[in-house]
Amino acid sequence: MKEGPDIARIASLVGDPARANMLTALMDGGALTASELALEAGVSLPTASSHLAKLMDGKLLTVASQGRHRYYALSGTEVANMIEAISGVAAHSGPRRARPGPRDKSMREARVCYDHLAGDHAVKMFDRFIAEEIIVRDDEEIRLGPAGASFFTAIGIDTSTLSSSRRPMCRACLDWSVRRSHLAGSLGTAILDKILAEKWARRPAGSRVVEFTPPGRKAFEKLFLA
Amino acid sequence: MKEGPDIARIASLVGDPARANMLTALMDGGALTASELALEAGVSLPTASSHLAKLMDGKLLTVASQGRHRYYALSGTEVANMIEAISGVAAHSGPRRARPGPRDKSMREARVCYDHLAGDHAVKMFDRFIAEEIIVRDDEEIRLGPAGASFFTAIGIDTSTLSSSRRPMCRACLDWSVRRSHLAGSLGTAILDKILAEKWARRPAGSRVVEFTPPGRKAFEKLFLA
DNA sequence: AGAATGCTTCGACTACCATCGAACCATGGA
DNA sequence: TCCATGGTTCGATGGTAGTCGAAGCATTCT
Repeated sequence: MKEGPDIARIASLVGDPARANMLTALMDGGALTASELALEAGVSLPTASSHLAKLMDGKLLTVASQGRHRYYALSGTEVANMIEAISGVAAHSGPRRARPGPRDKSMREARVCYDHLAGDHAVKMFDRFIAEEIIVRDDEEIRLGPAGASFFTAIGIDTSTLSSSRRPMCRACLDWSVRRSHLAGSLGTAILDKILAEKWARRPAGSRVVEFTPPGRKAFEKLFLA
Repeated sequence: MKEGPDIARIASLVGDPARANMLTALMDGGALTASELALEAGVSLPTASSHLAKLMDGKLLTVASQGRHRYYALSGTEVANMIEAISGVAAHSGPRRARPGPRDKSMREARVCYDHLAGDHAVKMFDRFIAEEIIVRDDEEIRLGPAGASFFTAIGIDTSTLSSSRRPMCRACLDWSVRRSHLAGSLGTAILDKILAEKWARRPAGSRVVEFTPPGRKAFEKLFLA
């Protein structure tokens, strides 16, 4: 009857379907209002409000009041990580989803994870970065490699401004579909931003899927998968 | 209202205190009987049985019947990983544990994670392995490095027998106390076994703590932290 | 065979918590 | 100042899941 951190408490927070839906809805790193989350979770506004209070109490969420709106967001990457970890075992345990529908397929190919790209494309990109020493891992720390700065400035991402932030520029994040690492951190965010800014892909509303256009995919592969 | 893997289902499995206790009790990688787990969780035998059935249903546990005993164990490292991830956010969210008691301190220093060593010592050891190229990481895959085989045979661990197993010899595992990687896989297990076989440390019953003796710590540091 | 141990199933009880409607606060605009 | 919109609080309701005692299987030991 030892006492580690109170794991049951927070697991039970994620254990309710409504709350789980809210959390996954926030996995794209965005911030949503209470009513949007209520819709997403399929419950009434009062219920949602009560759930949000509980999630706040457990420090899984942060809130930013703007006028009469209250924007809820995941409280950090740590929470996002946990959700992915849970998704991982759920995917293996689950009722063995008969055929992985088309939406599921696109999810595996490319999706948003908190604030960066995840899925098959992201993993391939990460592999290539490592191979070319654009980034290097050195224990769990991940840093820009010798070839890094020049590579990113060449494609219009200024790494010097990114590193100024308190947030780590590079982080590794585990995937639930592919069981490998991909790039998180502000650099990961910058790359996702570029992909969307160049309109290589678009994001269907209310989903984590990142949908590449055919020419967009070509451009992406040429630039990042060399 | 998209449908990823059914995360709420398995989160709620972990969300019950009794089940959470059982799972953490199994985090040392051992296999326990139903009665032992009942004791650990602080519930009666029938209740424990019902919980175990649920955990089995969710594929979080495996069972091995041996005579009239049924040994339950975590179904895999994936589950262990998830528990660690949850512990991570629980530690941050929690009721801010007044002073991290002595037991907590020893947990941070060295503990068992599923079947290998975790905590500060394990992370330091991992760092050193990487630095000396005893093992190398290459994307998420981790392998024995150029200096590896000779190093381990010198200290009496035969890597050739380990690699024969279907189970990967090297794996990286994330820590909830220190936020870094340490070594898992059959090699990690072999190292833990050696530490215990040499009596450098003992394991207080019913706890994940690994308690080094003073000379044991010296020997460990000399051998693994060079 | 008979007894003992380990575990599961059954049934009944209880407690908790998710849920919603309605009322209540707060902010912003007319 | 008054209305409209976004959110939260309150109270009542219902369902679900955890709990244990007693009885039921199974396996092993004598």
